[in-house]
Amino acid sequence: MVRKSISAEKEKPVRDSEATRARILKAAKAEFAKLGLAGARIDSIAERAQSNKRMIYEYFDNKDGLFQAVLEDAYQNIRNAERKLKLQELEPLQAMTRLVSFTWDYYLKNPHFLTLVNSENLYKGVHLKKARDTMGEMHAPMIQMVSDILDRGVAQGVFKPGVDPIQLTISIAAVSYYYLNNRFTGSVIYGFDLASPEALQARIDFNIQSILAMLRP
Amino acid sequence: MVRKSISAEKEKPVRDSEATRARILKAAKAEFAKLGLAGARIDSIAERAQSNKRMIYEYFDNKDGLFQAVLEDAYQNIRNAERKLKLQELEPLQAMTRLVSFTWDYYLKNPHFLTLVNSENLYKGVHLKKARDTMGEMHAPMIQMVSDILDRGVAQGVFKPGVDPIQLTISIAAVSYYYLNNRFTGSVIYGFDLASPEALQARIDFNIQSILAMLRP
Amino acid sequence: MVRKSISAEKEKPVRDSEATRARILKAAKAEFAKLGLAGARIDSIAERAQSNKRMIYEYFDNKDGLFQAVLEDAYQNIRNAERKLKLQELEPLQAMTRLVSFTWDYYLKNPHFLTLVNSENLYKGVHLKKARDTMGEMHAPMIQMVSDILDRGVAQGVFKPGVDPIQLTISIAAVSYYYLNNRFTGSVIYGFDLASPEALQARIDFNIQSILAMLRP
Amino acid sequence: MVRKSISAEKEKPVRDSEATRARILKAAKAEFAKLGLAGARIDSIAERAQSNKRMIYEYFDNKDGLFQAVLEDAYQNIRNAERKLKLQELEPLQAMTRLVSFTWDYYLKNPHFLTLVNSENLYKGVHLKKARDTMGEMHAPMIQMVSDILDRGVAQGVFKPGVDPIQLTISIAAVSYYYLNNRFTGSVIYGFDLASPEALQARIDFNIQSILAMLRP
DNA sequence: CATGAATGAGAATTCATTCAT
DNA sequence: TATGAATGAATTCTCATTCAT
Repeated sequence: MVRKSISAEKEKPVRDSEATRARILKAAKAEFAKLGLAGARIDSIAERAQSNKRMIYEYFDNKDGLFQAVLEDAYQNIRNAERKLKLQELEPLQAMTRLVSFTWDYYLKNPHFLTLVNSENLYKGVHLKKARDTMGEMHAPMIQMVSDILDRGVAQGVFKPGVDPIQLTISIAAVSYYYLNNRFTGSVIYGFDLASPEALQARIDFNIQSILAMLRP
Repeated sequence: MVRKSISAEKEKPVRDSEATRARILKAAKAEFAKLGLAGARIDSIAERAQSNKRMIYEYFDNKDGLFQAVLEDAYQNIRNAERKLKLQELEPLQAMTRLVSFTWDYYLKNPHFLTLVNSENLYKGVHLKKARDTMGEMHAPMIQMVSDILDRGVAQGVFKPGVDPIQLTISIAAVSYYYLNNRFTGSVIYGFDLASPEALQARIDFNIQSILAMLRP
Repeated sequence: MVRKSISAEKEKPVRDSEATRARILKAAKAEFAKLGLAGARIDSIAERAQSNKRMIYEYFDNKDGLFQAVLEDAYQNIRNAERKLKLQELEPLQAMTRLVSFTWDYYLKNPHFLTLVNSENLYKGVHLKKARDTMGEMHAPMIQMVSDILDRGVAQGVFKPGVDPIQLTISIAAVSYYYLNNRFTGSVIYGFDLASPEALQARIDFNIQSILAMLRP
Repeated sequence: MVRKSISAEKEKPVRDSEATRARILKAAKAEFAKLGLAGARIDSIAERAQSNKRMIYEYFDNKDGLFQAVLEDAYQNIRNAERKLKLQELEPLQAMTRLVSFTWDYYLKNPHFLTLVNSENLYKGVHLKKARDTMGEMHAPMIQMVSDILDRGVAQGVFKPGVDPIQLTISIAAVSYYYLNNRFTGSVIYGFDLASPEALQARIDFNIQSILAMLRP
């Protein structure tokens, strides 16, 4: 593999279209996550990316195209992370616990994902619909994983039968997503800091208990 | 009751500051809900309100002030609706079911509430924090209601003890909010229309079962 | 009639939408005439008009809308001028001479008209087509005027019969338009200054002789 | 004749500076003719030429240099075509008819010439003035040709004496140029399609008659 | 000779906000 | 109170031109 630059790693490489594109994408993800699609500024993204506006239009056509690329990338990242979970190697109860924890941790460490998804839903999913055509399947793997765990758990008698894997998957996401996404309004409404370490620990514990309770035979 | 206008030709009253303010607020709610804070346009709001920009600045100072007012109004509305539930008059199981149903129905019929809350969280809750000072308590009533139901349920042996009413309240909101808010990306990812009547019915049924399962002794 | 401003005539009036629109239109006509549609600058037009860009978009929507308005105005001006000619009151030979002279003089004193028409033809007439719907008839009066003169001249035996009034009208415009419009390249190609007073006089004389020669019985 | 490329796969030769220059010039002529100098895009020209922007700057320095080269080429082409007419071998009346027809046909088949000339006049002939120094004489041949025809016609008694050959040459161009160049606005104004085969035929007939009428003794 | 990457100035258009009536 | 006019700062997007390979 060829080294692009002799000097320090973080330095801006020159004349490297792949690297430039990647820097723009990263910068855009941060900007869109922070300010939404309408609030994000092309100028600001170019600056964050240590590039310039013209390159953004070269690689992504326009603001919507850039947002779509960011969204695609975000979904691919979470799917890749999910794939690495290897839940089929765990016992059903452990696997389910692992999945709830993973979801929580992912949202906690990648808060941009939440706001990007919100933005996209504000726009009624138009960008993701376009991306779907170029991305192929998005839904199958996760649902299949959950379905398998449920089946094994039912067979072992540790889960009750008849639970819909899609509904369960949605709820697993819901209990983490809602809490973390709305932590600011939540802190005002409920009167305590939802983002404190203690509060976070309490929530993940509660979520695991909740999901397992839903499955208790 | 005082007639606002002698000529009944137009709904829009002339020189009625209260009515003008109300029309602006309603228009702004629709605009902010549809496009977010950054995406909303003052011009568009003035037009929707059959008023003009100057009035918006007269009554709300600036765009952020208007957003804050909209948010305040939205929270007051949901609180008012909650207050009318009279859950204390129902048996614990029925009360809890009623609460889950109410939450679902409210979000379903007032989708603007979801996007407004999202927008506000994108901005880290700054507007709501300011509003809190002028609005007084926001959190207590709902939590108290849930806490009472839990206590009665535990006393009757129908709910397990030790469930945190705040965590439960959050989860009740979460399972409805997440599904409805993300119905567009969800439809792409899960491969079916999350907003179809059948899908909606299936989801509310699942949510009621889930919450009750969390409380089963 | 109300005076818009007490002070000097050329001063920029305040808060007078008609006047602002008119100033913009005038400025745009000069800019488009000098640089064409693509070469014209909105910034420059706003400055010339002593207004600002926003007003241009308020009154004319966009650059094309502004160009269309300018074109409409230019055609209306020349039509108005034509209408004042009262050729029907002159003898056929005099009327025809008058018409050729008028055309020449109008082009000479309103060179912007030539370049605007050129620009519009570069764009295949799209703006004028749109304007036609809002402007109504454009062609009839001039042709009718020429046709009447021809008829009277034929009746009097001073013009030969069978001359097509439309073709003649076009040629009357052509011999002046081409010379004046292409006076810059012409000066290079033919090796003398086509815009000198003597050259101009020679050309209008030639044109009158030419048109009359076409009609000689 | 030397083979430019061994592999006949693509028309575009590799590493052939003459051919590249020619392709750029051709592409630029089309682009400038369609959009004018200000409206033309360097990017678009490079693409049309199957070359790249760098080459344009290599061969023509900048946009104006390219425009100048295009203009030079266009004038050289029409001069070459004129030279092939051999009007001196024809009788005066036939020679004159031939010249009017040629002018019409050339404009009809090379409409880019009209728009290029217009563009250049919009810019007051600056490019052509520069080109003149490098091109030498441009005007003489055509005028001389017309002058000769006139002289012979006068001698034979078929043309009236005293007609200025330059004015006549200009009018011969004018009656064709104006009609064809302004066919789009003309179609709107006169209410019929000036570019239909019948209309074109009617016009060239009229033009021949007109020019001959001007010369009738 | 050839090419893709990069850039900075600029161009059209938009927007929140203020002013004058 | 109400309204249309006006403004200047952004904002998205474009373009001619240059650089590095």
